[in-house]
Order: sequence, then C-alpha cells, then structure tokens
Amino acid sequence: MTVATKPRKEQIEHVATDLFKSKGYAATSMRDIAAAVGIEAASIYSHINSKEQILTGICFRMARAFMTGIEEVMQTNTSIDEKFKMAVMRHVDVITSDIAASAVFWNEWRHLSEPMHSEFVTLQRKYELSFRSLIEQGVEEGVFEVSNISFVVMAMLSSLNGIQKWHSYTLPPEELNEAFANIFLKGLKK
Amino acid sequence: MTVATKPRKEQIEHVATDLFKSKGYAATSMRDIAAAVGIEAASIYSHINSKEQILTGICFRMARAFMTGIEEVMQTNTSIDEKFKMAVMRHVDVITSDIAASAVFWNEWRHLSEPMHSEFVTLQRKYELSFRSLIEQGVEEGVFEVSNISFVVMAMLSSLNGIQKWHSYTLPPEELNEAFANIFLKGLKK
DNA sequence: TTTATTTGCTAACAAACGTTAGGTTGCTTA
DNA sequence: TAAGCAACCTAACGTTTGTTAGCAAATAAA
Repeated sequence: MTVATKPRKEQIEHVATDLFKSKGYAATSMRDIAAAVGIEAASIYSHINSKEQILTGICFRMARAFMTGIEEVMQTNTSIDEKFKMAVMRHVDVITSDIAASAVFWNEWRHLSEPMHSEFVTLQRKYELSFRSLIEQGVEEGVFEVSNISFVVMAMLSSLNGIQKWHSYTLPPEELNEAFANIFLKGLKK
Repeated sequence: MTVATKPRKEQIEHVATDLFKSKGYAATSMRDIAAAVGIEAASIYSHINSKEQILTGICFRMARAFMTGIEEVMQTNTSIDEKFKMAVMRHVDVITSDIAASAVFWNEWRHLSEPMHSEFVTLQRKYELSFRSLIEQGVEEGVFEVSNISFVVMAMLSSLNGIQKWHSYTLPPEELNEAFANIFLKGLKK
C-alpha cells in the first residue's frame, strides 16, 4: 500500500457505488468491480462477504443520513416555514455530499432481498411521513395551503431525488439548496 | 387463441414491460417473461427477435409519444402560460396512459446498446430543449421569472417523471394534470 | 385434401454469473 | 528467526443467462 491510499474495502465500495450508479446493480458484475479496482474478482471476497452486502451498506448508510437530517430539523425550535426550508436543504446536502451513493440509494434498493428490503421500505415510509407532518403542521398553522398533501410530498421528493440524474450540468450546492427551498416554499405558501 | 385475446406479441411486450418496471431490465430473464405469459422461454423467439428489441420498442414508442405531445403544443397559437400548462398536461397524460412503460422509459434506457442508446439520448435532449424554449419565451415576454432555467427544467421533469414511482397512492389523472400544471405555473410566475 | 404458416415444444449451446477452495507472497509481530 | 495474518492469485464449482436448432401440432390458404 503506497502513500495515503484508501483501505481496499473502502476502495471497493467506492468503485462499486460508481458502477451501480452508471450500469445498475444487476448489470454490474463482480468482475466489473474487480477490474475497476485492478484485482481479480475472487480477491474481492477477502474484503467483503457478498455483492449484496455492498448494496446493503450503501442503501442503509444513505437512509441513516436522510433520517438523521430530518430528525434534527424537527427537534429545532423555529417557525414552520423555516423548519421546512431547513429540511429541504438538509436533503439536498445529503444528496450532493455523495451523488453516486444517492443514485444507488434511490434506484437500486429494490434489489435488496428480505429482510433488508422490508426494513428499507419501512425507513423510507418513515422519512416521507416526517416530511408530511411538517407540511401538515404548516397547513394547521395556516401558513401553507395544499390541496393534496400526499401529492405534494411525492412531487417534492421526486424532484429532489432527481438531482442525481442531472446534477452534472448545474448549480453549486449552496445555490441548489436555496433554489429548491425557495421554489417549494413559494409553491406552498398561502 | 380464445375469444378476444391479445395477439401473443403484444401480450409478451405487455408482460415484459411490467416485469422490466418492477424488477428492472437486467434482472428480468426471458424465462421470467415466458413464465408470466405461460409459455417456454424459447417460444418467445417465435414472436420477437431479442430481449433488447422489447426494450427498444418500449423506449422509442414512449419517446415518440412525448415528442408528439410537445410539438403539437408548440404549434398552437395561445399565450405562453397557456402553452406551458398544456405541455405539462400532455406530459402527465403520456405518463398516466401507460405507467409501466413510462417507468421503463425513464429508468431502463441505459441498457440500450449503440446506436439506439445515442439516438435515444438525442431525442431526450431535444425534448428538454423544447421545454426550455417554452420557459425562455415566457421570460422574454416578462411573464415568467426564473433564476436558472436549466435548474427549473430538470427539477420539473424529475418531478413529473417521478409520478411512475408513487402513482398508485394518489389522484385521478385529470386532477393530477391540473395539480402539476398549477404548481409549476405558480412557481414560475413573476 | 394438400400445402404453408404460425405457434409452441424439448434439448442444448456457449458465455457469464456469484462464490468457494486452496495455495503463494510478503509484511508484521512474538 | 519463526509464526501469523492479510491480500492476492489461479482454478473451478454449480447455476443462470440469452439464444439457436430441430421438431410436432394446430390452424389457415390453395
């Protein structure tokens, strides 16, 4: 190992994440990953237990990041539209901090097998519900006006998570943050 | 063939579309498709030439539908915000008219091989440019106010195309149409 | 009735898949 | 110096993949 090289395990996970993003999980072989790292496929198993373990790692690490973000926001003591704005910004932060992992998190989780699959879906639901309750609170306080909350939550999350598909050709993270937070706030305001 | 059954070729394509949506193209085998139709894998080849041909068919049929929609809108002679609203509604129409095919169109096109892959990307670009020029026109006329057009186009299309992920638990198409058209118009208006 | 055509079958193919076994090398610690 | 361990290798495994060949039955056209 030469100067300041990442541990092999991390390197494998990193390379795998990129490949899962660009080719998809099912279409990425262990031999693809190995070639990108510069070793043989069988050698990967000195560092990880299975292909799916890599996917599981990525999906749940990102899920945790998203959940932590919104939980922290919900515990703060500020106005509802400030809270909402913060939640959006935190979501954007998590995505831009690791675009490839976000893409995998968003597009490849269906390849998780049980019981991970169910567990993941539960986490995802929980996250959506948090967003939903934020908007509901805004509506109760008379700050937001929304005809169909489910619709708004889903449209918003789709829009946010779409970042990973086109992020290459746009704004720096801080501007992205502001742009999203403002667009949605404007759309919700009474 | 009993009363009013679909031709086998269409049936295969229909079943394949559903499977491509739920499992992904790469993770769907010809044997999966065959089993869902109720025949043997080899029998599929009496009706289609290859697995990829099915994907190609779906992707380009949907691409054509989207392009036709926006081209017709752009040729009409109405105000810019009416045009924009129509474009959004047509897009939603195309998606809701075949959710499974839309999901495949949006998520699985990367598995097309050359030269189809390049051709598809070109079409996609063209579609985005049409939306972009609609917004640009609105800005020039002083009807819309937008800080970063690329951002808005991408955020909007991501949001629209996200429909296929959550469509099960919401609005009927007509309401969906209106909801989207209004949300975006509200967000763009000066 | 004969002839084509369509639609399906079984059997098999070569290639690619995730993964395991078992061995070699070289560094680290006792 | 010896022992232990981490990181890599080659070879191979059993399975699954998309697809082809060749044949049988049913249906439609002559």
